[in-house]
Amino acid sequence: MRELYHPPREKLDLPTVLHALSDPTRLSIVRQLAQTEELCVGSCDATVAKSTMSHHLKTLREAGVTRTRLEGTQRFLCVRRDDLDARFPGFLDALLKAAEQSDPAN
Amino acid sequence: MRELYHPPREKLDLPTVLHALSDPTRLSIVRQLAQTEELCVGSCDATVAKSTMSHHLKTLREAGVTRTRLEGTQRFLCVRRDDLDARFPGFLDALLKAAEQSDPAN
DNA sequence: TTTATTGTTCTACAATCATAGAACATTAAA
DNA sequence: TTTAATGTTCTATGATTGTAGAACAATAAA
Repeated sequence: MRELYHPPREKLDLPTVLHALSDPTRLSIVRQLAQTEELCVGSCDATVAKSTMSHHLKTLREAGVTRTRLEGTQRFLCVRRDDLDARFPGFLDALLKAAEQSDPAN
Repeated sequence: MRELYHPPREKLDLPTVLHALSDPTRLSIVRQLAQTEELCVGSCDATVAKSTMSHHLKTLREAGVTRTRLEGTQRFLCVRRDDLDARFPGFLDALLKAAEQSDPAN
């Protein structure tokens, strides 16, 4: 794989983003990413198989929630804060706060 | 049907709420409800069959997003603003704003 | 009491989804 | 060049989902 598809900011679709975030595993990943600048795929904490993780990361990326950067054999992830804030102002922060209040552990 | 189930405030679950809102038809219904105090089921604007509408309304109600009140043969819906704001502060407003900016028409 | 209104439930179905094992691709290290 | 590390893609499977027609339930109106 040479290039990874990332939808442009203007194409971010709210229902698609909501669906991507509605899975507990994916929501947890996004919360982890939100706490750091970048995270290696292998460093994401989740109790699923590698192939399942890969599927979730693809869902998040194609929804425009995350960005994946290739570096050697590793892939680094981050939340597309700027794009999400531009397209859906205040939404990401409210979501993270809601997740925090809802489940402080994760 | 005598009584309708509504999950208590403390049981509202973020992924479940996000999933309920991730369907375009349901998101549209919530936006309509947010613009008024209450809405009769039959007054909800959507291009789906009655049985499909009923299914969506059940999904929203069981996720804790809406409340349904029985009155004669009609059912009146409203968004559970207080409960949602208490459980997920700022989330509903951010969502509605995001939906508005994303799709001003609906 | 019969009829109309409102909306749900039942049933069915095609589509999507989360899951994971196995094989594979790519790059780095030995 | 071989081996190890990282993660994706392929394939399969059981579960959930959105859809709608048909039958039904409950209330109101004639």
